[in-house]
Order: sequence, then structure tokens, then C-alpha cells
Amino acid sequence: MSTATTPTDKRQAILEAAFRTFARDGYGQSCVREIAEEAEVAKPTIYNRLGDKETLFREAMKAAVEHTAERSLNALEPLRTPGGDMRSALEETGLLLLRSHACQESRALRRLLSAEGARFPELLEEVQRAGAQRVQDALADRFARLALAKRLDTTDVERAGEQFLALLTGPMELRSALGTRAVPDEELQAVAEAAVDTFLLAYAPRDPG
Amino acid sequence: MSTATTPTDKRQAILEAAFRTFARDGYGQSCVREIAEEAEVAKPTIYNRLGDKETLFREAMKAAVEHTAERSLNALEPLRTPGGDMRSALEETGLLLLRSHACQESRALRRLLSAEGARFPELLEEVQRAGAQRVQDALADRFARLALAKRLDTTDVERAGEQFLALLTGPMELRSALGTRAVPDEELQAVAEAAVDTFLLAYAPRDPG
DNA sequence: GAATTATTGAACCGTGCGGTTCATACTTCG
DNA sequence: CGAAGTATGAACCGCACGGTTCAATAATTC
Repeated sequence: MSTATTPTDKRQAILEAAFRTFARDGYGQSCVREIAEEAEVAKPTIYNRLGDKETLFREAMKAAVEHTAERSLNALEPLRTPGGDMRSALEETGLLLLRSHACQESRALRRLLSAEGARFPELLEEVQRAGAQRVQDALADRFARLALAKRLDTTDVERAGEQFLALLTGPMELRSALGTRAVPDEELQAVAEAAVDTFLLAYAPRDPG
Repeated sequence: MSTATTPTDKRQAILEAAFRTFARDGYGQSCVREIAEEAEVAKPTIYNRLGDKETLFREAMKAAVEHTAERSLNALEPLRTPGGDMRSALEETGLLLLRSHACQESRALRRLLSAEGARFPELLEEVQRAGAQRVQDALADRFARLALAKRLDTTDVERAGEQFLALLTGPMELRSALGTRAVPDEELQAVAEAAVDTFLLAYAPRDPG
């Protein structure tokens, strides 16, 4: 049984509050006192459980990338079905990927990582590997199966995956004002559709003859 | 006549030093004393000429976007010639765009803008308009001319420009570790080539029949 | 219910920051 | 040369921060 404030995982509450605060104010402008308030926890508790501000930041980032990466990986499921036409599967995956890419947490994660990555190189490496790199690899896996089944025409599935993601997320940079403002879902759909159009023109198998 | 330290444009030296410092340490971690040292200038001089730290940041960012945007706009020149084949013109423009996108100043500008943009909304707006948006518009202009001359097959030149840029810069996010590490020029060439390949498969006019 | 552990708030410390003051020195130009 | 304006460095102010201490209190465990 747990009381109102769950007992053990107060650590998680701290991490979530830390991420919210860092995301809102940036690392340099965030102060531990505010994080403590946000987590409804005393300041010494933070230092007891997580050491100094830097490790607090690291742990919060690592926790955040787990959520977002999982959501992106789930977005690749429609590509697993060999049945159904290619276009609709790609469009569904594309839209799901874009929703994941455009969500609050994901945008904040990239913003913070890009801002502080130079000062936390190992963290940058780890988060990239657990996030974007993992998604791109998984997408290349899907494309490999599809190429083998002659549903896609390519010999370089890494390149195909990289470009599919580029067509999806590249346009978001400007549209979301570098991740600082939300983008309506209809716009995500339009971007996904345009990306799939272009991708298929380049990668759909041509009719023989 | 000017002495070793040019007299009037000490202001510019301050702005450049400020941008270097902000780029290296981030806004929150930069202190005015260090900027003053970097600019070889006394601290009160900074406050005399540019007011507080926030306006110093704003001015430094605005100054930086001018350089980078101009370089990107110059990259579009090869597309102005109607002669020569499409592929080589696109490849040259693509490589020049990538070099501009991947250069130190440009990466730092995007990093800082994405990090602090939420707290400086008007600055974000202004820099985006003077930078990425302007380049994208100019590219759409070039594509419009090329479409009119039947060198490209599209009715939506904004979309074509957006996707061309996406194919170029999208892959750089992961490859440059969110702009924190430099990318060798051969890799830029490979990305540009791949982007042009895919772009042409989607946007080159098909032979009639 | 006693003993152990974790949590709390409040006060505290040292430090480095943004920003200002001021007297001195330097430059510029008449 | 002399006057006006500007740059300089050093000291200074107030403040908020990261991090710690401590006594009091709540929660857990047996």
C-alpha cells in the first residue's frame, strides 16, 4: 500500500520535476530550489538521492529519452505487416513518428541536449544512441525486410531510413520554430503525406518494362 | 587612421567575443567578465555600449545570422544558370548549403537559438525570418524558375524547396551529434549527393511516354 | 512501541554573478 | 597645449545560487 505521495519512487518524482524545470528554464537558469518545489520535496532530499545538479540533469535526461524512444519505436509497427499497400503503411508510420517527434517531451529533450550537449559529451552520446540512433537503426531493419520482399527498391536501407526520417523531421525545424512551439496535427499529417509522396517516388519499385 | 585596436568598431569586437563566449558556454553559463576578457575590453565598456546581458545576447545573435544567411543565399547561385545539367547544379548548391549549415557559426547560432528561443520569442522570430525562412523562400524562387523551364517537375515549389533542404540538413542532426561536432567534408559531399539522387527521382521531369 | 531510517524546513556558507561607481589615464580634436 | 570625451581597472553592492548542516519530525521496520 502507498500513501498519497508514493514512498519509494520519490526519486522518480524528482526526476520528472527536474526535467520539467530544465525544459522550461534551461539548465543554467534552473535552480535546485525550484526543482524541489516542483517535485514537492525538500531540497536536501534531492541532494541525498541524486547528488549534485549535474547528475540530476544527467539522470533526468536519461529517463526522458526512454519514454520518447519507445514511442518512436512503436511508430514503426505498421511497417511490420507485409500486407496492405506501402503508401498507407508509410503514412501511418510517418504520422506516428512525427507526433512522437513533435511532442512536448521530445522537443524539450532535443533542445536541452543540443544546448548542453557540448558540456556533457558522454550524455550526448548515450542519449543519441538510446534515441535517434536506435530509431534509425530499427527503421533500416524494417526497410530491409520490405526491400527483400520487393516492396521497396533500394540497396542501401540505412540511406533510405535516414532520408525518410529527414523528409519527416527536416521540415519541422522551421515549422515548429526550432521546437519552441507546438504544431497542429493537421500540419503533421500534411508533412507526413508529402514525405511519403516523395519517398515513394524515389524508392517504390518501378513497374518492369 | 586607426590604431592597433580599431577605435570606433570596438562594439563589433564585443559582439563577436560575446557570440564566441555564448556559443562555447551557453547563455546561462556565460559571464560578462569573460566576454570582456575575450573582447580585450573593460567590463564597463560593454555596459556603456550595449546595455545589459540580454541585449548583448540579442545583438550578438542578430549580427551572427547576417553572416550565415548571406553564405547560404550565395549557395543558391549555381541554380540561377539555366545551362548545365540539373544534377550537377543541385549537387553544387547542395554541398555549399551543407557547408554553410555545418560551419561553426551556423551550428552555434542554431544551438543558441533553440536553447534560448523560448525565452526570447521576438529574437527567435526575427532570426528565423532573417535566416532559414529567407533561404527557403529564395530556394523556392529558384525552383519556380526551373519548373517554368521544365527542368523540374512540380507545382508546389515551396514543398520542393522544403524537402530539398530537409534531405540535406535532416541527416546532419545525427551525424553532427546535434551540431556539437564537426563533420568532414567528404561526408558532406556524400550527403549532398544522396539528397540530390532522391530529390531528382522525385522531381526530375519524366521522359514523355 | 521502540529503534532505525528517511524527510523536512530553516538557517547558513562561500562564491560568483550582473551591474555600478569612481578616480585615473588615454585619446582626440580644436 | 588644453579641453572633452571615452576607456580602464579595481573596488564595490546586492543577490541568488549550489551545496551543507542540524535539530525536529514523520515514516518504516521489527
